Amino acid sequence: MVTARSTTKPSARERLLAAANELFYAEGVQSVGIDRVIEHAGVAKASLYNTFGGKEQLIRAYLDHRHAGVTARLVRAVEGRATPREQMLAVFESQGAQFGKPAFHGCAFIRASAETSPGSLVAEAADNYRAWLRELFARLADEAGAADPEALARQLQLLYDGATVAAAMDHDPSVAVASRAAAAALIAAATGDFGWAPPPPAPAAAAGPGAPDPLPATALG
Amino acid sequence: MVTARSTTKPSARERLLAAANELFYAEGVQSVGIDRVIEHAGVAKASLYNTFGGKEQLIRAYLDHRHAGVTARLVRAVEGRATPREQMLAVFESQGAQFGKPAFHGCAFIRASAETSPGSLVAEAADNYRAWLRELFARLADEAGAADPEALARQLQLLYDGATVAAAMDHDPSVAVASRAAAAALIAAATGDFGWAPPPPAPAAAAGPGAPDPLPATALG
DNA sequence: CGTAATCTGGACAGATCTGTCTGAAGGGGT
DNA sequence: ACCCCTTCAGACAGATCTGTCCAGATTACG
Repeated sequence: MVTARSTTKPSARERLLAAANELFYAEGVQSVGIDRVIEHAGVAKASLYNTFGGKEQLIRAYLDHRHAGVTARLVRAVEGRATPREQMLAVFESQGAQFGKPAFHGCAFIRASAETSPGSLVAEAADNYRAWLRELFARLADEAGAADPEALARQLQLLYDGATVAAAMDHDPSVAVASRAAAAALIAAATGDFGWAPPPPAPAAAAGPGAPDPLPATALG
Repeated sequence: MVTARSTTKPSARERLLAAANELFYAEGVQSVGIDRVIEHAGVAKASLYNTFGGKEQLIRAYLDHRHAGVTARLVRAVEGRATPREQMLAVFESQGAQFGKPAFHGCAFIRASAETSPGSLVAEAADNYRAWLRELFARLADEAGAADPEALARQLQLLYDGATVAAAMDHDPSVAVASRAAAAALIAAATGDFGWAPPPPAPAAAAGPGAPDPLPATALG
């Protein structure tokens, strides 16, 4: 009822969402006008207002669509790893793989939030996205045996946010290696799987026979 | 010839810069129109165009003004500490102290860049700012004896960027404690220096009447 | 085939924004 | 007093944007 058959021409709603995804993400939700969206989608203006109700709702639908896409990609990346620690790193690797793509323009939620006033539908969508990612990090941090899973989750989200911002603003995909290395160091510090003890000047060798595998913090490049 | 005495009435240029700083930072450089800026500054529209040439140049001047302010604040914070490690942490503490202020709305350069197309004067100002901060981190990392100062500097900048984004989007000043702790862990991992005392004074009092944690009604818990 | 829903193309209104221009007021230096 | 420069107040043009509306074309489906 809400979607058309895949064999026929995509419905006006789907074409509008696809056009909004391209234009809003590439140029910003405020800079792109309604006329350009409907022209790029090949639909009439009335279809947009009949389907979504207005520009703000279209932006919200665009962000929700992106939320679903990122969620699916990260879930897929996490499912491919065995241990919670590797799953956390897989999140950063999946993120880092986006940096090199030509269509990468940073985090859609950060960008859209910077363009709109707080309390809008945009902020709501951004809150949903951020809460989902934080809960993913918190669950993995808990499974990894972190002393304070919430604290580690928050630290990892700081890194995640900073990585998108830096990669977009500096046009530098190599941010991925820095963020992954930093994530590995933070995970190590929070789970104590290699030498992290405040007072003693213990050297690096803390990985005993029963300890989890020590990993090179400089993998991925 | 370009500035007036501080005892007399501020010049049109200064009043315009002050108004731009308030309005652009609080509501975004695109959302705020020229008319609101000149009304808030109490100057004529012709004065704006005679002084700056156009809106884009005013935005650029606003960002340069902010760049100078942040630079001065961070330099002051760094000068108050003795060791390079403490100086790096002082950067995060100075940043974290901003999170609780009611006028805090995230990083002006990130916000402005999200609102404008790349290659503009805004991107230029943002590049200058980011390069300055990165060199500060790199210098301190080198003095701290990091094995790879550039790598540590980049990691710290990721944290710095992520902290502003998270503090602004989540309306949560307690991000400051997470970013400082993460910075300390990254510094320790990169320098092998785990020098620690009891937890130093908290950078920001998280007590804010209007900043509760948002409780997002997210699916997929 | 016929009906009902959907989509289309475009005109239109109302608002807003940037930038220009005019004409006058004010203030400091010589 | 005179001159020069800055500033003020606001009208105005030109463009753009959101949202509404309408009559005709198209499509789905019984």
